[in-house]
Amino acid sequence: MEEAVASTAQGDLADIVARAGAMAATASRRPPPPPPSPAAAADHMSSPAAGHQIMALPYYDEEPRPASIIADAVMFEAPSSMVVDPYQSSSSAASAPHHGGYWLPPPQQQQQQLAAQISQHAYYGRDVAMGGAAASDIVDGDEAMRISPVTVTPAAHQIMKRKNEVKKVVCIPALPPTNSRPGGGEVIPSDLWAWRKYGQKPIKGSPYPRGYYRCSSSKGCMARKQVERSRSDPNMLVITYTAEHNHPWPMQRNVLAGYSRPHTHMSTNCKKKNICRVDQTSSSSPSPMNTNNSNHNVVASGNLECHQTRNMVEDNADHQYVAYAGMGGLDDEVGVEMHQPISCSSIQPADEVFAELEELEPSNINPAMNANVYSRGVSYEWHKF
DNA sequence: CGTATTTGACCGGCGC
DNA sequence: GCGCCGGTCAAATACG
Repeated sequence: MEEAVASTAQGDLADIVARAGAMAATASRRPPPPPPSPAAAADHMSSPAAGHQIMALPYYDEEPRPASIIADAVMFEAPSSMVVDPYQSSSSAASAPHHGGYWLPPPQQQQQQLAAQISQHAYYGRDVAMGGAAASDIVDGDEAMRISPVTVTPAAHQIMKRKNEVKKVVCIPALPPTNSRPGGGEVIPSDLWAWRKYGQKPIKGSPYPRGYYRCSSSKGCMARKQVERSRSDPNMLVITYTAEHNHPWPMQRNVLAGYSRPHTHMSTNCKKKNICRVDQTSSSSPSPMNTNNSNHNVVASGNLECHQTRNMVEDNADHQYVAYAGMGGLDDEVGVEMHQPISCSSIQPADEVFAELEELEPSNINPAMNANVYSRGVSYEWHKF
């Protein structure tokens, strides 16, 4: 009983995000993707408390988006004084650099458009509201998801006071929780920044621990992220980004970024077969269009692979997209690689994926797509060893 | 040997 | 002031 109360009070953020993410993910899997109008999206978030209303992302481009580039990610951003839409392609929010944070310079309008495509089901809000809203505030159906300041719980209020900093919450599908991983470590999709885990704590009311990561690319970088599995939906991974990267893309790739080393059986596989790499080194430059870099570092983490696999969706064309949406600080890295079709109607075993990847050569990637493929400094490359 | 993870200890904010 | 809790530190450990 007491546990349940605590759970409701403190797990709200993760749960809310996870639930919203589950809704978005569910919606995104429905073919065709019903383009939720801003109003429709707002239906999930309306609130009498306009000041704390979670805003739904509108569509930023008028072109129909292929269902394939919908990442199962739901994002919330938390600055009470700065609600910025990093996906917005034409607004001042996108063009204006974030204060204190590293923001990729143009040309990235197309990247942002691409990101907007991926963020089709993304929502924005404030961590304040997120933290304050009980899980029951989010309801399914036509009922609006109301986040009212009146409903802010003491626990959330505590968080509000304690952390008056920008937070961004991302909810992504995750592999089912497993006990096979020591320490309850999560398989976290790489978000292309180099993260180093510095702590893990059990969270009261949640059966799943919360992992604490800091940016390992730059010593002075204050970027942090917390990763925890939603207790209400264990299939959803809630990643909370705190602070901002004060540097360009990592100069040195964190090979193990995003997952725990004990899980390196995947990386071992990667060494034997083709590897999908998310090349941070190549994107260390603010220019995301570096596609011919020769600096190839392996990053093919199993988690990344799995995440990508989950996001593989066939579009109407003869291609598939591997879409991945991640974030670092305020920069929402979104990488989408278009490659030759891979039969993937469901999650594949790692070996199968790699076996199929073996068929891929970098030359097979349509160079014309590179402009969009290597979006926001994220480059996916296939390399054979 | 260098680097990353694990994990218990520690610290600070907050409520009571 | 005390206890709870979340976040961080740092030594120990593991891995390549």
